[in-house]
Amino acid sequence: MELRRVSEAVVRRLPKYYRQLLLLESAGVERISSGKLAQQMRLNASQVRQDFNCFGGFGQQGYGYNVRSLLGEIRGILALDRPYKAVVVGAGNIGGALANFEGFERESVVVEALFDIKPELIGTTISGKPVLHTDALEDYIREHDIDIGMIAARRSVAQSVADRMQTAGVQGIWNFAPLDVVADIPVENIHMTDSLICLCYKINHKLPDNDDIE
Amino acid sequence: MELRRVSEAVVRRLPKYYRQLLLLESAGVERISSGKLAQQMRLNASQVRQDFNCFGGFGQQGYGYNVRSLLGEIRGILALDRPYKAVVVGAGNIGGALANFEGFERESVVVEALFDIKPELIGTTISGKPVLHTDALEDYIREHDIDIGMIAARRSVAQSVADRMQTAGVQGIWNFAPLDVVADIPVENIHMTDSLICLCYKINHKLPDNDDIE
DNA sequence: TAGATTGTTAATCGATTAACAATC
DNA sequence: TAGATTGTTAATCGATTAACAATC
Repeated sequence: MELRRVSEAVVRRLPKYYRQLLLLESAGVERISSGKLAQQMRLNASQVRQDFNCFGGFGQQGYGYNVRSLLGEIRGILALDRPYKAVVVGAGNIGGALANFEGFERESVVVEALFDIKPELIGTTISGKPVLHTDALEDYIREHDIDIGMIAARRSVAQSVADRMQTAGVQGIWNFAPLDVVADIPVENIHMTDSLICLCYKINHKLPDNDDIE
Repeated sequence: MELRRVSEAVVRRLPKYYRQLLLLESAGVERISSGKLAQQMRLNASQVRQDFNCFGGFGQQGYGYNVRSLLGEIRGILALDRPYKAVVVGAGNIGGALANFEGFERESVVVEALFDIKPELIGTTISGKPVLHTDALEDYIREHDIDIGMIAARRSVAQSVADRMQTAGVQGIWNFAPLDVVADIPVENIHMTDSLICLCYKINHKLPDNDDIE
């Protein structure tokens, strides 16, 4: 059970293992082998075992992995066994979608409030969450021990919002503005448009379809 | 000018080059070297040249790359020099955000209509786009020559929506439902929750910060 | 026990980076 | 021309896959 360095590629696969194990558990599956799991996820069995062994030996020779206990281990590794409080800056379309994005509850991330500067929005609620003036951002983060700052604001203000969030003490930033914000805390920049652009590329550069290899 | 296979990693970088070149052009920059561009994008100069040379020799020894012409080349490679018509299935929060997602216009992707099954939504408009009953999906796609199908529907119906879109003739699918839909046409599955989960992981597994290497 | 499957080392593969002749 | 920078080949690095002894 020697722990090795966890590469970004491994980290990116962890949520996918988590999702698949959730499905297996709710389907009542008790145990699974690396081979079966790999098949279901279109991965390689060695890769699955390598990935898990970054964190410890969760399996048993001749048996495989117990779904429930593996799920628990991965939930712990992903730190989804504790709650997170979040705020959203930018109460437009994306901010509104974030405010009640389904799946947040399950992952224990709860949006507590939204922030905007438009007078007509302030004082309203979105999905039951209050919309406050962005001037109150730092105070709110400090007073409510906010863990995660979500940015759904315009590109031009995104970096300064990130700076303010970090200063006020959030532990991570989830950014949807179309530029990479930088911070000394963990940041996930989501570039939805990049994915759409890749789709356009693929539409116009069709490759021989090797999806149906069995 | 020998063309090599274009890996997925290269395709994923193309939108980032495109964005950076847009910035440079609007800043009035006329030419750029692979070294400068790499520095700005936190890439390696060799990588930049390798990437571009997947598609042809766009540079000039001793000079570098002309920003405007390189931008044009990449726009062409990404096939952003033609319009795309799109529909959105699911007129909830995410669907609403997609209906007027900023950046679509610039990338020439225009949402023409949304589809839902909720009676109270049908006949309304969202961001000026009509909301129609999902029963009319196939006919609409055929009659309006829709290129891209966007899925912002519940997980349980996402795959069948994808099947119907494909049958009706869309060329690509942009899926936001929390499962991978499969099709014989290009598909981009966006798992926003996966990114949030990775953020939780990183918050709880802080690594020595090597962001400030200069 | 025999069969199955892990954990882990070794081999392979592909992507990134370095080097440098070509050339503007 | 001299300096700069590309295009491209070679070297390195890291991730994926294969192999197999350990062991349940």
